[in-house]
Amino acid sequence: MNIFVARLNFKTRREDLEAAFAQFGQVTSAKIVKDRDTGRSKGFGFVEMANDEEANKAIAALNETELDGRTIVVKPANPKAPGEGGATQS
DNA sequence: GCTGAGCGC
Repeated sequence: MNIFVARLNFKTRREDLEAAFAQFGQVTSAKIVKDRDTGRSKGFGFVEMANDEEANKAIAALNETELDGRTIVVKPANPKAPGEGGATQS
């Protein structure tokens, strides 16, 4: 289950998201989206969880909650668009 | 050093 997390604090790290979602279930992967050129945080990220049911309740539990001092928005992520850099999704 | 909707190379 891929989860989209927005309005994060600019100093929030991947391990912060991973720890936040790990409280509700097993986090397969966590990632903060940073700018490709500057390398600064864009203020949003993605979290992947092993169990979908834990992911759903983690979304409901962490959505519109305070993380690192900022209210975050958590919701299901959209499928990554196929491109020259990404692997083709079956 | 900064900002604040939205979707990752």
